[in-house]
Amino acid sequence: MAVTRKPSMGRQKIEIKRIEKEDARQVTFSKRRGGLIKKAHELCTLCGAEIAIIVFSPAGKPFSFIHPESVIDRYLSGNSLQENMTPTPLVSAHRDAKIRELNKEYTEALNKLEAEKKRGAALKKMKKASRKQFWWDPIDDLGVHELEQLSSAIDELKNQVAERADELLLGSSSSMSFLPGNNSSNGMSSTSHSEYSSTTTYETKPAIPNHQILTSSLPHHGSYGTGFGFYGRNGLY
Amino acid sequence: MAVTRKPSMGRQKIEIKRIEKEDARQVTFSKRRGGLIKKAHELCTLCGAEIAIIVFSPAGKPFSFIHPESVIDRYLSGNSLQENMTPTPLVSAHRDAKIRELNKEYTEALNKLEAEKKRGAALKKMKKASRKQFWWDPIDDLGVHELEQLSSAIDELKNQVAERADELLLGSSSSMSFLPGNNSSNGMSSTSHSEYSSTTTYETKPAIPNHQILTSSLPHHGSYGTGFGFYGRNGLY
DNA sequence: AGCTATTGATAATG
DNA sequence: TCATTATCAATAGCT
Repeated sequence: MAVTRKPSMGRQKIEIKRIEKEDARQVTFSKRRGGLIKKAHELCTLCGAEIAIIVFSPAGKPFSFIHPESVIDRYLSGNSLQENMTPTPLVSAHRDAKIRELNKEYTEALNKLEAEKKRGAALKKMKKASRKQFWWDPIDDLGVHELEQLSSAIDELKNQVAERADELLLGSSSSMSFLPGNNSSNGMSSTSHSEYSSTTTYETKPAIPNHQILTSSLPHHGSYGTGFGFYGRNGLY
Repeated sequence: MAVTRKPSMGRQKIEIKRIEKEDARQVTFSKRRGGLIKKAHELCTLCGAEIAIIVFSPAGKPFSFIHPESVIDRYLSGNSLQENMTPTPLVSAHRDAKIRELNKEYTEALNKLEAEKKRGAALKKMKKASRKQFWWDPIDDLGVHELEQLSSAIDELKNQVAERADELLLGSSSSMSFLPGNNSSNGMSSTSHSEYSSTTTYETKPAIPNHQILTSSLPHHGSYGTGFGFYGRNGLY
């Protein structure tokens, strides 16, 4: 007759602590990574937010989710556009090319770094040295002063970037930098997975064994911040 | 007699489509943003992953979550550690250093700012000071057209990268430049908010009116990619 | 900002 | 890694 056994214990509450079992950790990583991306996608869709997420597995494998590609550009071309506000975006074509070039540099360097890291680079150690704090950090006193300095700093940053992407001084738009995403070096880049349905599953296709993969579990701390916030409930946020 | 009313409709299923009601969208954005960050944090903790998340509200307000500081460094210092393989662009080196430096400043200021905000301080003033412009600009309007072109560009980019990273022909990594998440570089005068329990609430405090807020809802496309994948279930991932 | 009723995400299993 | 299921966790609709 009826089975009396429970097919499974079902989900159990777990503590948010590092999962020691290597195996379980891997599984959890996969599942949750997917869930995180899904959430991100939903947030983008529902609210029109722009999101960029980079996730490195403890072994250093990168996974990313970039919503509008422009999110990245926003950073790369952190360009000008002072309070003055620039009129119209120029040709994105040129800008894109430029940025793409720039991106390439980044990418190369990054690849280098990744390779290095994978080999068990000393990078980790360096990191380790300066590790502390959690999310909301301490916070205390800095004042308008610092803020202003900051502004200057930002400006400089922008200039640097602008120098490189000299042309696009307007800001923004197009071209994503890197995001290698999963283009297994072959031509198939974003083809079938660019479409996203509300409740669909995403291609989280990973898997590509490669060279050495040193699993170095680095200690972690979090850093959480909100650049700015909302602007009242009026609609500006 | 007995009350017949339901205290609330409870959660209702929703379609993952843009929420048109400005107000509701805002609320959802806040809630989900918090949820996303929480998930990210859990993933970091549970699996030792490194995560960097940047979220721009539709109005352009940035929110970020950076797990170990290293995630960012990984990007910012993307150049150091070059091997015997590709020559590393010096420019990148300098730029990266510069950026990192700037980021630090930014971070500090940001932390400050957060603190201020929490205390409900004279936040406004600070804002004003830094209001000139922040590190990225206000969004511009990109059209679907451009977005689509962008897609193509991305594909190309990917190919280029793949070519370059020919050796690691699997995926590649990503590189972002930006992101100033707030990782306090100061000594952390922790107070009491750095602790995190599994089921706790997080301070996702935002709120900081700023300068121009050009709400340009850009159309979005999604870009999702996984650099690499797993390495079997052995623990390498 | 709080409160529920539900939906959605997932830990435990197979 | 994929599928299933029982639970736990996130959150839509209200106040």
